[in-house]
Amino acid sequence: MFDFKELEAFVWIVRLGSFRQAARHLHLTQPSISDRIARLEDTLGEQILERNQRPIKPTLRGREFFRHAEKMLQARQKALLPFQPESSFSGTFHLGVVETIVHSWLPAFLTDLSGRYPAMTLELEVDTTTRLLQRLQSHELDLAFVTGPVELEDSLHQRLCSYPVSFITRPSLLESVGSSKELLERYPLLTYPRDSRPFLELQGLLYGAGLSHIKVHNSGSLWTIVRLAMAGFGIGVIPPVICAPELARGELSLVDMPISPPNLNFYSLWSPGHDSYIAEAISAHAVSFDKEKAVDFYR
DNA sequence: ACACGTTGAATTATCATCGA
DNA sequence: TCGATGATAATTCAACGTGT
Repeated sequence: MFDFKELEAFVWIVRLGSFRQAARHLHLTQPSISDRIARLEDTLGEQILERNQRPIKPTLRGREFFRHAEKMLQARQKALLPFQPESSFSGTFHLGVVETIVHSWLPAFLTDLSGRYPAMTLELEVDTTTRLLQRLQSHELDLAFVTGPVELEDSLHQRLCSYPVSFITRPSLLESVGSSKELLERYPLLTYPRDSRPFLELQGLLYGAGLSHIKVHNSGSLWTIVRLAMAGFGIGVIPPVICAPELARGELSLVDMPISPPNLNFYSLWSPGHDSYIAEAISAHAVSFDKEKAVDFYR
């Protein structure tokens, strides 16, 4: 009879499309994965994986078996859960986060998290929503905090928080011109990358207000935008929450403009599966975590 | 308690195959 | 030809059972 290790190898080969990737994911070597599959196929009496194509796909009956294998692994996880206290989780957790969250409540949240999971090792990845979603889909991330709304096949999500986006500039820049309209005409806008939702929304607003000639610079680094705005290079179009200390100290100030970008909504996203219980638990913690207090704490 | 043999699951090294 | 892939053989190692 097959065992759970063989099922796990099979499920990950089907998900990742390769023996080697499954081995990497399970922290094993490729021959050990081959061996597990050989034993499983020996028990079943037939091949359940098509080796002659890339990515590797299950056979017709392999597909049927995959559904059962996932259910069996889920059932095992469910059965073991009452005997595994949350704090005992000792693996590496891959968390993807967009920069806005890094500069707002993430430090406080991670402090809280390391108290809940003292044995857990965190692998943090900071990137754009687009790239984090790709990494989540290829199972390189366990959980991602991204900008929404989110549409990703075979994934679950929970709403985390919402932040307004404002125009932010060096105070002396505003004093040097007569009005915010003039400021807009004379200085470029600095905002999120070109493939991001906030940029596309801003572009739409500018177009709608007859301001499509305004120069917009993009940066994948929000902190770069803050530094450039502080230097007087241009006007940042970012959530004020990420530069609250600079605003409080008067190094930056908010400017009223004829257009107002919509709020940015953030979501927690993961792929459901037999081993996603920690991702679900961490997502739930993130949802209930007092983010407002966390932001204040780091001010 | 210790030595020894067995077993299972992992590793490394290597090979054959395939596609760019 | 070369790099990536899966399969295979040889080897290692830890866990376990058994006999003294």
